[in-house]
Amino acid sequence: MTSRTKAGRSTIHDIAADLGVSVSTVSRALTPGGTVSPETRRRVEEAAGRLDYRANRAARSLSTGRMHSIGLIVPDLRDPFFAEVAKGAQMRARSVDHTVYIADTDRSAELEFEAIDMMRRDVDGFLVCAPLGDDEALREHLRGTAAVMIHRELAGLPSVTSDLASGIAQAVQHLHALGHRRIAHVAGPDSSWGARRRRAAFDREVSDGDRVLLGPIADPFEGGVATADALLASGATAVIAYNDLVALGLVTRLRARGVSVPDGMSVVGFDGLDVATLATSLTSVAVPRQVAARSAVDLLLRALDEGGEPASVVLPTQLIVRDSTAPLRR
Amino acid sequence: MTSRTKAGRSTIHDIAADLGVSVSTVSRALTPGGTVSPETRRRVEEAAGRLDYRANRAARSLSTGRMHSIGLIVPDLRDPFFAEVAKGAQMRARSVDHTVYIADTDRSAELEFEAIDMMRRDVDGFLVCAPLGDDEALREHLRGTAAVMIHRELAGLPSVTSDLASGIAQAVQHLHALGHRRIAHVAGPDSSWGARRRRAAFDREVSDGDRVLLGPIADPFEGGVATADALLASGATAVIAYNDLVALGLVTRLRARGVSVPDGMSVVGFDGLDVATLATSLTSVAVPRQVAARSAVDLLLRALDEGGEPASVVLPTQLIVRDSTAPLRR
DNA sequence: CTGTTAGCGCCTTCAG
DNA sequence: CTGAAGGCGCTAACAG
Repeated sequence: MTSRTKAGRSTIHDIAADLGVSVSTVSRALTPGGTVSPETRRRVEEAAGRLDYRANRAARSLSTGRMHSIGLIVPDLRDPFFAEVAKGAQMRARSVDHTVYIADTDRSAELEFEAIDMMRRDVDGFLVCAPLGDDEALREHLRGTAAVMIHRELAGLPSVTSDLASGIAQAVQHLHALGHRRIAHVAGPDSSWGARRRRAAFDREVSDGDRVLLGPIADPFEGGVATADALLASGATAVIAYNDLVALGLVTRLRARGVSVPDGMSVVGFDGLDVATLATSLTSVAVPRQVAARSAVDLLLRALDEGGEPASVVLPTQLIVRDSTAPLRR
Repeated sequence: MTSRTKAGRSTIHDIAADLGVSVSTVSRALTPGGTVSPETRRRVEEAAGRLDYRANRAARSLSTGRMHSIGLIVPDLRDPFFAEVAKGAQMRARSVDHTVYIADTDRSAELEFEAIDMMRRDVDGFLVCAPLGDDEALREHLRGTAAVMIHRELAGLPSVTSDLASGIAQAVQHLHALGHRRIAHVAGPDSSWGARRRRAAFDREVSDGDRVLLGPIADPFEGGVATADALLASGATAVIAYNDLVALGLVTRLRARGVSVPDGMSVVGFDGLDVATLATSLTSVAVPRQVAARSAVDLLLRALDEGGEPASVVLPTQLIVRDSTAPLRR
């Protein structure tokens, strides 16, 4: 039997033997705060490199209790919004030697809870993207585990959100500046935290007489398609959609009806997805995703290390003006 | 000190104590092939449920050497193609009690290798989505670790690919049936395995005189936009794009030039992405993604368990006819 | 500053 | 069929 495990990987024992020191010395030399002589550390590092040593996470976790990994709960990876969150979280985590377990819950609150229960033991904490689902149940399943909410607030838990109210305000001001008065909003599902926030902001920014409220829709793109006719009938000259997919649905149906965008109708999306610029150059409110995910990772790790108060972060949103909005023609 | 670890989780010791049996009995009862009396197993399972027991993966891994997790290498999670692969892999893995570590390599071959080296020790094997990158280097970094390639063949390794040649053939036949003769192909990067395959199939399916080859392009959407004018100048009446994003770029520029799609130009995409149907109802060759990922997971686990010969799978592709292709007008 | 000694939670011989 | 014992690779007191 050789002194190496399968896959040709060596352990601290190999390094210790190679150098004629004890394994604990090696362990300390390899630990950031370890108290060893500079010379020893140098030799250990040299040997580690030479022997292609790589720490066994399982062993480390077992002994320290820290798994060096975090769980990411997302409703649907196919949605570019969440794909970017996943990308950001994963990259940031890797840069600080953590891995992320992604659980795609397929837009089911059931699976969401199940995934949390399943992974709880194998991660140090959670990043939760769960726009839907009941507050109480969610809090209950998260009890006893560190967690930070992304794009949703949940009392008592740290969160990273974006300034949706400002985003809506920017959109409304943009439309007002273009001369539009009667403005519609196609609302997202009431069960969504973000949809409620956008809608509330819209109610605040547009005065009663000018305000047209449509929706709520369920499926984004098809919901947009299905709402376009009501939009035309409403007399609004501009619309702010719940998100970019809804906006694309609206644009598709409007054009099919022979209504030009932006000349016949100004359309503002929300999220700032790349796909929204692909075939349709959509004016949209950009919502940070990778940055949000990175911040969430940092927040979580800080909470784990220092155990401070749950801090929350609100990231700015930014209106991106493209070709789907134009001055009101009279 | 209580008998439970943090996060309120119990161990097999708790179950053993609760039942007055030994930990090894509990361990066996909880192991599929374990040899215990049916009665004992029943009691153990009851207690496990009652005490909310959940096995500690780190401990299990340390003792068995199996990590119960697999690494997924993808170039970019933002690309809906890979997001779906990730989703499929993750869901299938979870259903067989495995987790997947996703490494987004940000389209860098460097990061690809780095990620493999980094994770090698913490996973049982890899699922590799690496269309780019050198064969030899990739094989070298994968040496000694189980791996299955997705959407790329690499001699000596099992793979899950799709029948790109058939997809191209279907597209060409469709266009021929519509009366088109002069057909163009906008090729993807030569460094991409899939791009080379599509192009070779195109060369085979379209006779020399009728064939127009454009590209290769680098950035998909912008590449499509940039190639549209050459397409028009080529005299082709139909085009098969490297992928859907390229097709969308083409359509965007064509329309800007005042050329109607499909009346002035028939456009076929490749991949069958949802985004392609959003604003543009694009005819496209659907390439399986979630299914491919699921198969890859199965292949990997089977190889790990049985260590058989590296089997490979080729999944079918299917032309989806929508509104971007029409009969040739003469 | 370094070596020795105990585990972390689980699986796996080996006896009984 | 079940219990006792040892070890997976690493970290964390505790002595020296």
